Amino acid sequence: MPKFLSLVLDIPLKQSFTYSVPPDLEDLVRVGLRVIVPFGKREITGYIVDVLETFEADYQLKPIKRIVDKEPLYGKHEVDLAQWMSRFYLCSQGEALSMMIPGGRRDSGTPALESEDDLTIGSVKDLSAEQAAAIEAILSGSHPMFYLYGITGSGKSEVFLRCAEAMIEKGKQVIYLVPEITLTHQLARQVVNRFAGKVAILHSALTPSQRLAQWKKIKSGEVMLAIGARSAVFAPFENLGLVIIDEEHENSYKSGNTPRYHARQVAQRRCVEMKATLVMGSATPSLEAWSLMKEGKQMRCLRLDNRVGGGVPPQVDVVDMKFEKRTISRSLQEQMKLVLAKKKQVILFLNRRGYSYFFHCKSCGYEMVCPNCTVSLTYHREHNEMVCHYCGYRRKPIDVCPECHSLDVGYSGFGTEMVQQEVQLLFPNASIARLDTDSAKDKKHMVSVLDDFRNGKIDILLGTQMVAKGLNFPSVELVGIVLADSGMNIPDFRSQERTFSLLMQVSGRAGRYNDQGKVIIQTFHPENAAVAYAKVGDVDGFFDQELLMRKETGFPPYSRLINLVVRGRNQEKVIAQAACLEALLEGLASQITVEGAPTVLCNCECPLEKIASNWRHHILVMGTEASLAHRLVASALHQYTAPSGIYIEVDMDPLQLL
DNA sequence: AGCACGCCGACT
DNA sequence: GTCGGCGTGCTC
Repeated sequence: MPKFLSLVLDIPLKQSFTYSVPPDLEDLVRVGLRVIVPFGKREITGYIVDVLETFEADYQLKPIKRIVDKEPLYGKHEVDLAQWMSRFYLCSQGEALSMMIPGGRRDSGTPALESEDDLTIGSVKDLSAEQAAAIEAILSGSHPMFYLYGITGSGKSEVFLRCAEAMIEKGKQVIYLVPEITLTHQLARQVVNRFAGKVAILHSALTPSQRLAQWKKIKSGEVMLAIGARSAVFAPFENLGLVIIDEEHENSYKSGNTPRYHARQVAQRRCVEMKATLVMGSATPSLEAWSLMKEGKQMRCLRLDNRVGGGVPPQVDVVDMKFEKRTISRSLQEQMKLVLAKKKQVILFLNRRGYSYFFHCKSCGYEMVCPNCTVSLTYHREHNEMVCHYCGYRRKPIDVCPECHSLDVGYSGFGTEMVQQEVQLLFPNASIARLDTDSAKDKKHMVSVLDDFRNGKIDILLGTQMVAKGLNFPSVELVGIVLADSGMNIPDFRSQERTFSLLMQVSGRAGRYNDQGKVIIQTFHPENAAVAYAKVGDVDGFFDQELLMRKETGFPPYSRLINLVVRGRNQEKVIAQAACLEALLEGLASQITVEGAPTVLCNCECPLEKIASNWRHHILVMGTEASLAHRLVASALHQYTAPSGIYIEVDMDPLQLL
């Protein structure tokens, strides 16, 4: 009996390809195996998604070259999920499937994480009443989703681990998602120790063959728990009972390249398919999650309001930088002096993610914002213009502050290097280490800096994001946020949410272990909502008012955004094609007569107009009816065929518009 | 996405 | 004269 294979390939072509099978391989082909096939003038990997008995074509089929795997690597579940992803994220099925499946050829027996010698299997801790109630609720399965909403130190991990244990006892499997950085540290080891022998760990440092080995252990049911970053959401368990998403608000759960999937959305889909429970947790939820909690239908909120180890939240002071000359305010300097005198440690935090210049008045703190959107304007050097990247609004920059008529206005932004210099001058005898994205590329350096800090060899740790996330140092008594404003000026409706979330997380680094913790927030905007709510630690208050703001402006979660990036080497062609696609979208949108028709918000150059000699324009589609917006873009892309040299990137529910 | 084919410019 | 830029088209 001749056989034909339906294959999907890791190329952006939204079609499957059919190959014939040479007689000697006929008995071996099955769904779930990778094969090597001739494709044009090259050989590539194909994924078998179907085996056919007959196939008629008006062209000559090519035979497959060879089979890669002995055992199927994936099954119907994975193929279905890839199909769903291709429809949802508007990519090809092959792109989706190859994203989920490890690329290794041969599995390597090298362990993914050395087991610890001192197995610190903590004595059975007593659970707080809140924790016990949360565990009971989750295991009751009364809702498809639960949200563990609790402050730092309230014992979320313990709840997650107990639920995982209970699930595994019932013979169900568990996926535990954590942000990338967490993996190299405490939690991962704790999990590995606690579920000794039953856990697969998937982190970015694995070689493809190690990854394959872990994947096979999951597929075969040899392990019951998979812990890992974003892509661990694809762990091919067949009897999945629970998916845990720790630090749900983390942006790293969204993939940065095609398919730009969000692990939370994929997890939701998998849980519905497999009737599994989804549990997320954070001290600072994403606004999407918050609004789902408020609705309360699909997702039940479980609160952990008390710290298990005791201790009070740190005291938070806000310093208005309008009256300061240096990057370190007098009161921060004073507090640092006090803490260092006690031989305690200081963390200084400066969020330098925003690279775009922002325009502000140095006298009164006025900052130029878009009149149509609640976003800051970005300065465009080429045209000497202030531009809004949401609606395309533009205006000339000014040299007099419209509010206080001061001439002391300008574009500003300073980095960690400058702060380091200044701190060293202020504290010549203190040892200071800097930790940012650049210096962390060298993992050894990062580990040694963190070790030195933990051991007290470093007094002051100055850093970006990475000092804010998850790391706990008992001797830290003071956290200084050098400039809370830097995150506010990213031209994005999410900037408030991000700023608040970050302030809360950084604050959590102070005084986790004693009552002396202090936080100083330096800002030009002490009245800013994110700052004000962070000062008093009012998470509920912030989210409620932010949600109100989003409702007024119509941004997510009250709408769906889809960002289409048109990219190519030829600038004129990019502009022409963006216009063409925009016209197509407008035309289709105008045919929608029902309520909630999507709108094309803008068609303009990306904030980063040119990357790697590629010109980039983006078209932003917004729709109050998520499914209408999705269908609009799907059908527009179906009708549109990009000429060669033009590439379209689809970002469903974008987190950033760079 | 790759990769080949094909057509115009400045170099051994 | 050719090497090589990138615009165009195709891949079961």
